[in-house]
Amino acid sequence: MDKRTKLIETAKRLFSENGFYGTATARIAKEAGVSNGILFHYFPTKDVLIKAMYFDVKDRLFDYTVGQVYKGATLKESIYTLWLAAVEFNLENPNDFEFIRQFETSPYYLTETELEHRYVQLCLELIDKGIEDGQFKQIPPMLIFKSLSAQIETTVRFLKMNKMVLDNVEFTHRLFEMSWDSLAK
Amino acid sequence: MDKRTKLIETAKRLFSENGFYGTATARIAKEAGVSNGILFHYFPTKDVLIKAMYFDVKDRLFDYTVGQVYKGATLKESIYTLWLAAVEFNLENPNDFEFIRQFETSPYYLTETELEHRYVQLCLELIDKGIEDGQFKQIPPMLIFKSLSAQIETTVRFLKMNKMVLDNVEFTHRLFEMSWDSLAK
DNA sequence: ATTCCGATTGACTGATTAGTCAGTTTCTTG
DNA sequence: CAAGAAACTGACTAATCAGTCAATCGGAAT
Repeated sequence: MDKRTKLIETAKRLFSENGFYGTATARIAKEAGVSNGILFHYFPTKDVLIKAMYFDVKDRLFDYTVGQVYKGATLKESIYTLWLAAVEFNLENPNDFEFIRQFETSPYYLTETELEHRYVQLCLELIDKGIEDGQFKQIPPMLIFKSLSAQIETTVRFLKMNKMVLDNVEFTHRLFEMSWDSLAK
Repeated sequence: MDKRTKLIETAKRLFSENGFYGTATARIAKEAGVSNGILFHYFPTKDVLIKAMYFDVKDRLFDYTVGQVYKGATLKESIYTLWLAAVEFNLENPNDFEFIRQFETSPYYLTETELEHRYVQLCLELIDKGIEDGQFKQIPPMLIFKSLSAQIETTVRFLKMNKMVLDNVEFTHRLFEMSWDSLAK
């Protein structure tokens, strides 16, 4: 693993344990096994590091989830695939999950930033279609997207809190139905 | 307003703008119009201040919401009253809302702390009843509670983002139905 | 009037931290 | 190989911040 990646990974772990301000850059470098100076070679400021991490996670989430949606699936199938992939990704990458959670409630986060991302755009396209053909409730698409995202986060947090994994298909479906029912007409 | 309260109010505003670590105690005292030392007279450490603020908000939320639920209401009516009261409270007290959001994603927050609160206990009682008599889905009560809380938060954030208030009853109902449908069988 | 005690002040400190920089090593390319 | 560029080091600094403390104030009780 190159030093840049090693720094991002270490930062993600420390941030998720101690928060952005609770983690000194010197400590990130030390635990990553590199010098203090090299951190600022790759990331001129701490802010740049944090924002780079955000896009790093969102990109990988996009690649992981969207690759699983197949053409010709019904709307519910597509949403289910996205939902399940997102839950899995967050369970398998707990530091990514905690980092994003903190980032999105921090003053760093601006909605405009998020809007630009492919992941959000893809979801909004799906949702628009769902509203048009009457499968989704008559509610602003952005609210449906935010609601779905919140449900996924809640599901992941619940599973983690109870040290559960998605090995029971029947239970997994029941969890998804919660999210689906809130969107469906 | 006494100095203790003034400090809590000022801290809430600054925390919601700049986060816990982005706000110096000296700045809280200054903007509250009191001396630096008096902050540490009332709150021995910054942590104590933050936790005191958390219970302050939760207590007021409890008083505001629970007072509106009337005996003899159906389950759906009770949940609606709680939902609406919580949304209103958060819209009317934006600094409380932002503070709690940050607190609950910070390392300060432990689920056990929350569990002790009357507000949570009351909600869980209602939910238990709903599951028993088959009105709610067969899903762990804690997940239903967390899901409802997340939906309320999402609703408030959406309304704020679009500079909306709950003046349109028909639209308000449609928002509530989203939350309700995810819980109801 | 005097004593007492909590409220209040604000200058101060020790610790921590983001970011710098002068210099060294390693890689690349003609 | 030479030489320039890029990666890398770690000691250093200026600034910031949580928390301290010695001193003052003001009101209540005796």
